[in-house]
Amino acid sequence: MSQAATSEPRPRAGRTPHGRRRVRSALALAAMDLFAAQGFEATTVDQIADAAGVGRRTFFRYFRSKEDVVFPGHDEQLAEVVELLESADDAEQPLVVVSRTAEMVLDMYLTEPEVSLRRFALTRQVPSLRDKEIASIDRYQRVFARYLRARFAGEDNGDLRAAVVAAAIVAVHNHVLREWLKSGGELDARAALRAGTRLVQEALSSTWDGGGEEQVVVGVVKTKASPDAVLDQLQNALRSLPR
Amino acid sequence: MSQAATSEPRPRAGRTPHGRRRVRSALALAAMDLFAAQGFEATTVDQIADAAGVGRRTFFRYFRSKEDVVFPGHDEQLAEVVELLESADDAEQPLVVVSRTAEMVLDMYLTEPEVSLRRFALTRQVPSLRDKEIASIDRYQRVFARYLRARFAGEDNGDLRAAVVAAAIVAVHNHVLREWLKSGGELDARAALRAGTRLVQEALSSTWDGGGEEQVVVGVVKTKASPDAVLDQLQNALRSLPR
DNA sequence: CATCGTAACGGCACTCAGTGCCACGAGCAA
DNA sequence: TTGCTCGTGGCACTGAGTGCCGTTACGATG
Repeated sequence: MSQAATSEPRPRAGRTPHGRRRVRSALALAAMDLFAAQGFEATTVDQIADAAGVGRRTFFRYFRSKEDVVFPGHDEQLAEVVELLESADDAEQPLVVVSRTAEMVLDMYLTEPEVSLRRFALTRQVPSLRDKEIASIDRYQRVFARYLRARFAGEDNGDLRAAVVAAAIVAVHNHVLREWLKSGGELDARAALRAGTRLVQEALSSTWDGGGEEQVVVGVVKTKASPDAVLDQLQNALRSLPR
Repeated sequence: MSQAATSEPRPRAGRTPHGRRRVRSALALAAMDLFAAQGFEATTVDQIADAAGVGRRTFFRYFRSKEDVVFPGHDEQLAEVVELLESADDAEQPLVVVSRTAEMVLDMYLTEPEVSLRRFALTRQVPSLRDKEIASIDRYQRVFARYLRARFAGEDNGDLRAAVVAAAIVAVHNHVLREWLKSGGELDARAALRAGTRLVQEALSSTWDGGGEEQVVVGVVKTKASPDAVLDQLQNALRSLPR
């Protein structure tokens, strides 16, 4: 945390990769401590740099902005997601692939509960941080949508469906994550996410979905109509399908 | 646009409501012109204030920040949405109410095509503005989700469903809006939105939805199975429903 | 029409985020 | 040991956003 050097002209760390990691972590830790103690806006970059034992200018060499300290490595995680989607097998159903990717994103939060919980406490009460987090979530959603758009290409309303499915999966992820954070990390988030994505898959796997091999039909019916009328209509729909 | 007063000690507008509107609109216009001409970051608040013929300090009396000039009256529109949802008749289906509200939001963009298109051109290339817009959209989504949560209260996974439905409707809205903007305002956005929300309603009105009066059943079936097997299963499902 | 009170205005000074620049010196290679 | 490299610290600068205050236009009152 704080180093003992008071009269020393300051030890130059950060030359070796190990040193750089140490400086980065010292800055992040000092920042989160100060944010928690006196609030985000009330904390200046000078205070963070001083607490970490480096110059103010160095802070901006490790983090693009004061807000970036709260979201370390978000870009790398997004790149991981992109890679995972690009390397996915096209034989798998698109919704399954996206759901699995969402699980991976959730895992990123779950592997460091203390960090996630501290960040949550901050983002909840600092509007600018909340906005930044939302923007970052939206980037994931865009990546999902792009992947789905490619998979749904040619379908009726394929682009629209891609946008809706991406939004739905992300909504499930966010909902589960929020519940997990509110529970203080106690909830079995992985199971909850899997259950949620399954619900979405069941609801949104409408129109054909398997790329020719398997086709799917969804009938939505108000039960005010007699079951027999329903069956008649469905029968017609099924008979009119190719094969 | 620019006023002739060079030696005058500056005419004091803004005392009357009409004057205030004039100043506000002059600032917004000058800002958008400058943003379009030389970019957002390259434009300083001083330049905007000068171009509008007011002092720099006055700019911040009309707009909280430089970014706020691009999104005028977003707070009021959100308040309108809240009001519309609160005054909705509970006899109507929740998804219908939310879909109609989304139409109202879309109309807000459609009534001023030039403004929307200019804003779109800006938000597309300025990251900070894009983030701000996303955050604002998220606020609508939160309002939708809150309403739906209340309507779905008591249902299994009601909160989750509320989040998913809100996300889906907002996704449809955004998709249609984006297409409309990309088309330069030519697309029949209202019809497209209505068609899209109908699709979402059909897909996500699963589990009971009418509060007891009407029940809905959704069957999702792979057509690899023979149509007859499908019908058998559906028949069983329908027969087992109450009534 | 004259006067008064209000409040928006312009301007100044200040804080702080973020950036360009440069001299310094620690660490590494030859 | 010597020289090169590059992260570092410090300085100076721009620009956003805010607090403060004297000024003054405009509406209200008599």
